[in-house]
Formats: sequence, C-alpha cells, structure tokens
Amino acid sequence: MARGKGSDPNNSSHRLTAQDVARHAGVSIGTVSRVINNVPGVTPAVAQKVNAAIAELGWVPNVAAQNMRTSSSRMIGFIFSDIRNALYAQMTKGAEEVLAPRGYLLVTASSDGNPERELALIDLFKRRRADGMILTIEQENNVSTVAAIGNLSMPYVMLEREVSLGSTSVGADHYRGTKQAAEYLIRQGHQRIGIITGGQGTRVARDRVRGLEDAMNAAGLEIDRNLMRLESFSAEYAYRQTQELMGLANPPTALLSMGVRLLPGVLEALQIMGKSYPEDVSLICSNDSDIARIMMPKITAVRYDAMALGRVAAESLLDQVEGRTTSGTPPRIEIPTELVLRDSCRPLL
Amino acid sequence: MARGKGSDPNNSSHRLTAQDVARHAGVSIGTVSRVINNVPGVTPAVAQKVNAAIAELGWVPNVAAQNMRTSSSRMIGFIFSDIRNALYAQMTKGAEEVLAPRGYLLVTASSDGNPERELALIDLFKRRRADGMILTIEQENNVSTVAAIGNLSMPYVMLEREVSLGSTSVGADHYRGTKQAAEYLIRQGHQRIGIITGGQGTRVARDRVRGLEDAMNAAGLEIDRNLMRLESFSAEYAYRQTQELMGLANPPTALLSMGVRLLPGVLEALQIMGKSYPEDVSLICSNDSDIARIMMPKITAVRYDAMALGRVAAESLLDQVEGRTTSGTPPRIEIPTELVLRDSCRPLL
DNA sequence: TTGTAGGCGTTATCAA
DNA sequence: TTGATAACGCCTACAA
Repeated sequence: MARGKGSDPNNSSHRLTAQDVARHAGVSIGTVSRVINNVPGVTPAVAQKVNAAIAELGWVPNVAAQNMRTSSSRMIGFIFSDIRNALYAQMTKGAEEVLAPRGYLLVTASSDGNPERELALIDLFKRRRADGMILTIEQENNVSTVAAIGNLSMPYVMLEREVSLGSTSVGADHYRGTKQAAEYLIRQGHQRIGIITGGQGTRVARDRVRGLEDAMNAAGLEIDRNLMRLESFSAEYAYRQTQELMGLANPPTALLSMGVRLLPGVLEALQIMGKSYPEDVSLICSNDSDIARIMMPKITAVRYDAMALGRVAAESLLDQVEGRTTSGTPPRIEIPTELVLRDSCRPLL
Repeated sequence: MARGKGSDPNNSSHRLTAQDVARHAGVSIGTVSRVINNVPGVTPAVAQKVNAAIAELGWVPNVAAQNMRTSSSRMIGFIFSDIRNALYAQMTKGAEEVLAPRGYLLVTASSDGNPERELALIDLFKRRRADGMILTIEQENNVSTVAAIGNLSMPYVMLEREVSLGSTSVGADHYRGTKQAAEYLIRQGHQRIGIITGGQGTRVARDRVRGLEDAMNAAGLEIDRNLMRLESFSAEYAYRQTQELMGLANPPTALLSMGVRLLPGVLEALQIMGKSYPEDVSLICSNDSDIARIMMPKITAVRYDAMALGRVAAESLLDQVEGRTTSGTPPRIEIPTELVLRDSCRPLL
C-alpha cells in the first residue's frame, strides 16, 4: 500500500545512483555530479544529455551521501517548548521563509519546557550534524543547559532568550512595549497596575517587569509587589491570579496580561466573577491575537511581529553558518513593539 | 561567536570519528559500532571501555554516514499549508509525540496551499530520503500532485485528505460532526441553515456538506444552495460571506462556521452589522477554540482531537515504514467528533 | 571539457 | 567475541 514502483522505466530492483545516470547518458559520473551542482565548464549539449537521463530514470541524488561528502547537512534545528503556542508557530513560519529558499531544511522540536528534553534535543541536533540552531530554551540560568550550549561546536542564535555566552540573541522589545502600555495607563490616572506573566529566568520577563517599574518610578508611583504575578504563561495561571488580584481588598485598577496564552484565562476569570472591563478593570494584553480583536469591547494590545522574529533569527544564523559574520555582528537584535489602542482601558480622571 | 571549541580534551583540529574512539579505547572500529548499536555479544568490560572513550572524547556518531550505510534517514516528512494554522500545529505535536520517542525526526514543511510548492516539497523529501510522509495537500484532484504521490516509492499517509490511490487516510468524522450539528439545529426548529467552509476538492468539505444535506433531507427540509458558501477557510472569506448571508432578504436562522480560522470573520461581520447571536442567528463552529469558549455567549462547537489525528497518522505510517502493516490495514481511520453544547443557539419553537 | 579514483564515516560480512 | 575490510553514493582534486 502506498508503495509505488516509481516511474523508473528500466525497473531494475537496484536503487539508482549517479553511476546509472552516467551510463545512461554515456558520460562519466563526474560529469553527472558537475551538472547537478551547476559547476561551470560543462558543455551545454552534455548537460542536456545528463539532465535528460536524470529525468528519464527519475534519479534523485542521495542527500545522505552528499552530506557525508560535504560534511554539511543544510539543516537548521529550532528548539522551543511547544509548537501549539501560536508564537512559535509564527516564528517557525518566519524562519522557514528565509531558510527554505536558500536550500536549508528547518527542523523544529518541542521540549515541553523540560530542561532534560532540551538537552536531549541539543544532542539530537549535534548527532544529526545540523548546520546551526535557533534556541528558545526554558530557563536562561539552567547550568546544564547553558553548559550544553557553550559546548556547541556549531553556530546558534538565541531567540527571545539570552545567555551570558556572548551569543547573538534576537528578541522583541518587551521593555519598551510594557513601558509604553504602563505609561498609557498612568496617563489615564491608573496608579495600581497589576501584571500577570511568565517566563521567569528569561530576559522577556525581566524586560517586562523593568518596563512596568520604570514607568511607575518615572511617575513617582509606588510599586506594589503583590500585584505582580510572574510565575507562568498558562491560561490556568492567569485564571487563578486574576481571581486573586480582583478579589483583593484593594484590587488593581488596570491589568497587564503579558503572554499569548494568558488572555483567555484572564477573561474567563473576569466573567466568572461578574466583573467587566474596562468598567471594573482596564486591560492590556500581549501579544495581539484574534481574541483581542474580536472580544467586545476590543482589547488594547502590545503587538509585535513574531514572524519577523523567526525571519531575523534565521538570517542572523545563516550569516554565521555561511561565514558572513560581519566583524561587528550585533550581539542583540531587537524587533519593535507597538501599542494598539482599542477599547479596554478606562480613564480614571 | 557561538562557536565553542567543544569539550574535546585532546583538541586536535580534526573531526572525531569512530576510529578515534577505537584507538582511544584500544579496540577496533567494528567493536565501537557494535557498542553504540547495542549489538549483542560484546563483553561488558569492553563495552565499558568504549563508552568511556566515547564520553571522554565527546564523540557523536555521524548520522549522515549512518544514513548512507543503512539507507534509512529515520526522518518523516509532514506537508501541510501553514504551521500557523492551529490545527496543523496540533497535528504536528501529536505526530512528534509518537515519532520522537521512537527515534524518528519529524520535519514539517508549509506549502502555503500552493500545488507547485507541494510538488517541490514532495521532491525535497524524496531527495532527503525520508522514510515516510504525512500529506495534507490542498486539492485531492490536482493531477500533478496526485501523480507525484502515486510515484512515491516510500510509505505515506494522507491526513484529512483522500486520494484514489488506495493509500491509508486518517481524518476526523466531519460527516457525523456536521450532521449532528445540523440535527441539533433542526430539532430546535431551524429550517434555513447556512454553512461557510472551505477545502473544496477535499473529503473534509464533501463530508461536511453531505452531513448537512443528509440531516436536512432526513427532516424533509428543502436545501437552499444559496446558503452554502464553500470557497475558502480564510477569516476574510467568512467575514464577507456572513455579511452576504445575513443581508439576504430571507437570511438563514442558523449558521455553521466549519473551519478554525472562519469564526473570527463571522463574529466580526455580525458585530459590524449590529447583529448578535443567538438572537439574530444561531451559531455553531468547528473546530472548538479559545474564542468559542471565551466569547459571550459561549459558542457551541463541533470538537475533535487534532493531536490524536497527528498521533494516529504517525502510528499508521510507522506501521508501514517498519513493515508491520497488518494484512488488513484499514485504508481509512476516523477520529470521532463531539458536539459541545453552549449558548449560541436559540430554539425557534 | 571530461574521465578517474580516493575518501567522507559508518555498518556488516567474513575470518580469526 | 573481536578485528579487518568491503561497500554505501557522492564530490573533487588531478590527469588526460
């Protein structure tokens, strides 16, 4: 079943090689190789013959053999927690868009955020002789993970993560994004701003918290640590923390939901408590999503281009892989964020 | 940058091979091979020595060489339109969950629904000597695509698609899912049921339309073809068609939104027209999603397990790859659907 | 411009 | 049980 016999005319049971093509075309194997690799200096007529033979026999070069000879797999590994997270799917699409046209195979692998699995995946891509890797690990400070990365003998790029190894890192400007969101709320008179986010031990989380703090400090407002819930990106976490925050004697008047998967949890919690936004609490989310656009009222969002993140990471990685690393390669590349104003915030003034 | 020197102690500039390990362990290269492949019959003490040498040198076998020798890549290709579609991300995760533990690498590739790109991707996986493929092509009746699939000399499984080549196909039971949804609406007194969906030329679309038709016929209701909008899965399409349908002199009293990406378009159209559900129109969507659960009122949905789809496809494919194909392999495997009742439908009686 | 032949790093067969 | 050695299919000097 589903095991065709191919379109091989002289259907011998032996797998086709360049040698067969050479024989069929009446040339040598070297010429076949030159033709398929576009090595200049082959007589057009000969190339013609070879291509005809290739087409007629239906031969495809054995990539394993090519890889072995050239010791390059033309394969890039991309490790993250879970492809079902829309963010990673978008990054994957972006990376694929730059890698595929250049002949590289992008291979993604989900770690479920498990550090041991991350180690195993890094090892996997080493065995598979990937030409490079894009890494979005769970914790930037996990010793064994960082050690494994440090031992990597291939180029890599950290995506939305940063380790102290001097490696190139690509990420969105969450600092500015969060600061801008907070400033917008503060301008509307909010003084108690809650934040729910995850990614502890990553630059993403640090940048967001710092953005909020800097905005508060600049406005001379007091920071209430109890309004910061920083332990997870899951919807369930958002659900519980929203209930806790809104149940406080002195609840926040505005809430920052920073992380794609959090918003459904926040909304569900508000619904079950009979609270509504922006009346009971002003709401800003990150990243932008269908939900933010569709909900009534529509939800103000910190938006950034996740596909660009993947694209830029891939480009930067290829620069390293192909040895184009311009002397002053920036160790950090930032993708801008944008505050999309909608109807989920209420002025308190 | 990001180019470690590895943990290789005797840091020679030459890449490690099994030969180096053999020398270091004082055995022959054949023994090294036997150890890493767990070939029975190696003296434990010798295996010990070899493993120590491997660890000390930090050697990892060259997969390209292994692939070439064994002519197996332990790689499975998965082609679909776009990884950003949540459905494909879920299928990918499901497939990865069965393939990874068994040592197979899952490689996904987005075709953007472009038949030419599908052809190129099929060719790509042939060159890369994939051990098998999971295919979710755009049109089941595209001659060149089907020809390419027919010429495949490797096992494959069609996922949510079906071609007349006798190949195994895995899919959700959209027929029953849609029929059940329609019956539920009919029981509530609806007689004019609109449907928006895409995937023309795929079994998915045929099954859905047939499900609706059978339910209508069984109830002795007349089918209005003008209420069927079957051309695309995009949100924009849903947006336009919803407006058209609801703007009809005699609009549908219920609407089936069959396709993950359609719902936001439907909702946006209703909002802009100042219509609301279930008052102005009853609504059922497929697949279930955060949006369906979070919107107020919550939206009744045809749910199915997309990860299971990926899992089952991968298992069925491995059965073929590893030659386990039980004589009576079912050519079609169906994943059940379930109607999740919520608050988006209004009885007309 | 084209042919020849060595070697890439494994696995697997055959002896020892 | 272990060692030597011939493939696997291609690329690439080097020769012709």
